[in-house]
Amino acid sequence: MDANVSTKLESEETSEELKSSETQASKKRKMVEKTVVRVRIGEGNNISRLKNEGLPSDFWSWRKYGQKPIKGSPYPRGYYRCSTSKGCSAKKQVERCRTDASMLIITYTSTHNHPSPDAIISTQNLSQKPKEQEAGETTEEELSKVEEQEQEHEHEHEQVEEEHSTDHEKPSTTTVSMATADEKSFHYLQSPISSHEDIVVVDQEDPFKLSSEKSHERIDLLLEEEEPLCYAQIKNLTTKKSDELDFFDELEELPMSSPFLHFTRSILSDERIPVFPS
DNA sequence: CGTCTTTGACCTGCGC
DNA sequence: GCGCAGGTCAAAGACG
Repeated sequence: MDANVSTKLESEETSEELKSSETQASKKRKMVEKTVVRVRIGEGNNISRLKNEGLPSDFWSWRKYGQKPIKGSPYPRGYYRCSTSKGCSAKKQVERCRTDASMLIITYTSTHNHPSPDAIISTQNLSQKPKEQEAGETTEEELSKVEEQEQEHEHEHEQVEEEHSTDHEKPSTTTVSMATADEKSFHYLQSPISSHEDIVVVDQEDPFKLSSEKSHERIDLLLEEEEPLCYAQIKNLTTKKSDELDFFDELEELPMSSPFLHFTRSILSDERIPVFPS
């Protein structure tokens, strides 16, 4: 019903957005590692409530350093820099979808060079759950499970993307479309930038990365290690967490520290396509 | 007083 | 080389 409409709409927007923003950006600037995240911010009431062009908060602290009108788009693009830590080169660009003002396009670039506030919270939570942490020796087995799940996600997303690519060229970066789950919920997606490196380079010495790794582990537990994730499960999860989401929706700025957060981060992890300079 | 947002100017990359 | 558009800088003001 609505979900179909929403998904279809997204498909069109996705290709359109990617054509306009990503392709143009790649033409204009040297390719850097980017992650494009789409966030549905809900109906008008949400839009009006959100600050900064509907910019959803994540647990990083962002500082706006610029805003530019984008050709072909009625909405300006905001440029944000991570202010959680001085010297952090992480940035993000936030713009509203041209065709759907309730959709935000968030492009993350560069990586955080400091621990995530959420990672700290996660670590604290983990320390309170020795049972879960005991898997703490996040093993290759665990990781491979995560990877399996991620691959499943890729399949899911590929299917969606293929629909796009029938009409348009496949973009060099991937857009995460997640607005199908719960229309009423505030669809919030978190930058997976830091966790991505966990997969590529497992650096046990880095406490931050270690924490992120444990996030995967918790996701594993959350999913009971039974089946790979699919959108149906995502829907269930988001529904199950509706209380939490409602709460989050209410507070808007509440840092996400729930398993749902880790879950979303996991989902995004496999959607992050590094774009290397040619 | 420190931090953040705003906004015009400037810089840079790319196409013609 | 020029113009266009995206991206960044930095000063000024607002806010808590």
